[in-house]
Amino acid sequence: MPARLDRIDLKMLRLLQKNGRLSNAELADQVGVSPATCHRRTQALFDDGYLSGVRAMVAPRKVGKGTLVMVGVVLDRSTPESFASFEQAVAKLKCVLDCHLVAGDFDYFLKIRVGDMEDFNRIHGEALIALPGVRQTRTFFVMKEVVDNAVLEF
Amino acid sequence: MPARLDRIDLKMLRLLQKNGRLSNAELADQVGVSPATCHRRTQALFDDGYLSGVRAMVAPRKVGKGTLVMVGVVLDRSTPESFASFEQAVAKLKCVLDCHLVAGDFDYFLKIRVGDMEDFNRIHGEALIALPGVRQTRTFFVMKEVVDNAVLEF
DNA sequence: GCAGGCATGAAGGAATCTTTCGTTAGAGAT
DNA sequence: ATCTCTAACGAAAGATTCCTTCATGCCTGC
Repeated sequence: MPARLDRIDLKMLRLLQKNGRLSNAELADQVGVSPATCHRRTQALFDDGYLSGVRAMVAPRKVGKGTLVMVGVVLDRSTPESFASFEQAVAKLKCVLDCHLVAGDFDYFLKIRVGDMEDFNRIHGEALIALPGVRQTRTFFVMKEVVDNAVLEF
Repeated sequence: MPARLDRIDLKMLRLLQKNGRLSNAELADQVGVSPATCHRRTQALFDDGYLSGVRAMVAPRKVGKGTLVMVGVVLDRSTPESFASFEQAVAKLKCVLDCHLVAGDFDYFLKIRVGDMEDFNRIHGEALIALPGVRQTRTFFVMKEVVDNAVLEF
């Protein structure tokens, strides 16, 4: 396992991040190595965990998930058990894209995708406030997605 | 352009979202159509905007971006010009993964990836508070990423 | 100086992609 | 009901790509 990434590895990561459908031959050409070497390096990047997978990006609005909502959550108690049961339950909600334990006025921040406000209202009432240990939630409706899930720069 | 997606299209979208490296032959087999039809449908899904692209997922910690921060931003004035200039400027920051205009106590929510807290502190002082029209920011350091960038369910 | 280990590029069989072609199924009009 | 037209389908085949094997070269350490 390579202790460090050289210039070619970094270039490969950046290119594959921008276009995961890049063929091995094209990638090899763009980074300046032979297809065989490129293939071996790509496989190594996967095996060593630098690349965790490849995903097709589905347009949310095209599949009825055009509404984005950020939700801040405060729990009743700040015990490890309380955190654990909340995290276990929230991970099962299909609409939750992000769930992060944060330091500050909230315990957790959620990023949620739903069809519309009515859809969210239903989910909020049925699922979110029903999550274990939730004291209060604060909802921030997203009115405009300026940048969403940008490519990681490194 | 297909007004609606049938069962095969939906299955293709879900499979490609989970594994963007799926070969056309495998995908065709899993959804139960011929490779030729599968190829045509996949191309149509791209052409019609259902699939916006394919991305390799780079492990943030492996490339020195292991620290995640959520930042709430409040602007000085709530004028269209103020919003526009802020959005234009924030889109140029490489570390910003998400930037959403929200309704609530904040004007914008940012999701930012950096190397560590020191790195964030520098960026906060040099770039964030220097963005046009920023009155105040509230930083929420992420202590644990329970769910990050989950696959969209539909 | 020499052996060992590792990465590389060339080569080729196997698999895949992507187009073409003929057929079929369904909708709409006569 | 029948005809026509359109759209989508599967089979087939050439072109491309993948992925492995092999021999060479380079660097390191003894």
